[in-house]
Amino acid sequence: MKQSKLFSKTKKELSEDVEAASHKWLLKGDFIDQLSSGIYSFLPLGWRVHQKIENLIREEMNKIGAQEVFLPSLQPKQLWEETDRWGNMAPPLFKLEDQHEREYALGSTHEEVITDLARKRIESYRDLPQAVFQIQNKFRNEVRATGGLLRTREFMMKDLYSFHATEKSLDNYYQKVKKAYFRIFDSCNLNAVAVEAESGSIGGSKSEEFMIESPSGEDEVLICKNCNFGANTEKVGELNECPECGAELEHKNCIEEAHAFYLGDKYSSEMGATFTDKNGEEEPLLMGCYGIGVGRLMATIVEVSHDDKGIIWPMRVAPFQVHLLQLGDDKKVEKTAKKVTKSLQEAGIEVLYDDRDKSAGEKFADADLIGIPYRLVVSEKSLEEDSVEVKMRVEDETELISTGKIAEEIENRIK
RNA sequence: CGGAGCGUAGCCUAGCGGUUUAAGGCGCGUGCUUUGGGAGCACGAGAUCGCCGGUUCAAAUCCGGCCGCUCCGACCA
Repeated sequence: MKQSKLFSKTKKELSEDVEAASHKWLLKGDFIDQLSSGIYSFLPLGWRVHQKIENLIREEMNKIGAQEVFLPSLQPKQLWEETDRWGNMAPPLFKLEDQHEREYALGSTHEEVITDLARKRIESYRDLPQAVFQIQNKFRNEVRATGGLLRTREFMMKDLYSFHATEKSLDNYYQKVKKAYFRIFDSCNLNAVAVEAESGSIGGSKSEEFMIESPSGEDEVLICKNCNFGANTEKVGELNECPECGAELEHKNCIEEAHAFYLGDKYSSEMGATFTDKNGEEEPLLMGCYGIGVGRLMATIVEVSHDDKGIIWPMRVAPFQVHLLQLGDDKKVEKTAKKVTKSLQEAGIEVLYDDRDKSAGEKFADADLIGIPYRLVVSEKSLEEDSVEVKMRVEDETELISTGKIAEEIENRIK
């Protein structure tokens, strides 16, 4: 991609109103644009990151046997009345009417829709277990949106729902999901702890929140210095030491990144989603549901991974893998920059090629801001050595790699 | 929804009753000079000062209403 043609344009100045680090950097780098309170457009750079995160999540969902679906945002009132949630959601539903004055909600979650699907096709214990997920827009009538992408009123969520014949099966799958979640956070270079939580308006018997340590987090969590134990401070009051390993506990601000619920038969009972068990008895389905906010995850990565110059994207979710800067408009430099870009692309590497007629300083500043993992520089200086200068966003040192070997070398390093 | 604050050019800000033409920076256009850490000079385009009403000889500036946005509180992925 030529940067001169990129729709996104970095900003030098930002409103003094912007406070959260992720909000600031995502706006400065022009990853996102605010349309209204809590409502954001994703621009090319931002959308590439968003899609990388989606694909990472999608991969992990596939690994645990979940099947991808896509459910409607427009959901009829009657469905929500079956579970008595039409007027009882917190935050409330966005509601609207069609031309026949029929009422709908814009889905803030999809338990009703998925349970309806399940009751239409799951009939026997032989059909179980099942797990389906989607990555789709959610609408939540939040009282107050905050911190850019950290809490919005429209956002993409990966929501997974599982159906089981037995508690054991549900528990077994729940643990699998939990492991998949930790793998997802690992791939984003985030440390997560699972803490027991209130089930809120989703309900069910038990739930856990997946918390990521970050100064701009709104939740206070007690985290063990030694093991992976975490607990919500409101939930447990004051603990003095870790109940798992006895080590010291620390208070940390965290962002709630994901939430998993043992729904049990809450929705299936209310909506008549049953199956016939081995003994020929009709039983309600046992359900679990598991959500990750994609935009919030993107913001969290930035909260945790940035410096005073900009974002530092982990390779897995970076908008491009290589940012190639061409310095000066010397013909030979330009020719080499194009050639190197092409050879990288042919090796399957995603390259943002800064071909703009801008000063070196501005290009360096933009590269730091956008935060692509590898920065390559082609200039008269580098050509004197018949080389390309290579620097990683996380490192300070640069090195020279021969122009002929650059594609192969970068390809190897990225793997 | 309670509390606080803010709306001036595409963006960031200054001005907060009276230099009459609303100021500066960024960005944008044209030309020249530059090119390893947000370059320089010159010229130029770009604003019904959020909207409506009121006070006044005079309103971006004071008052009221509305709209929008931000932050703190409660809630969430």
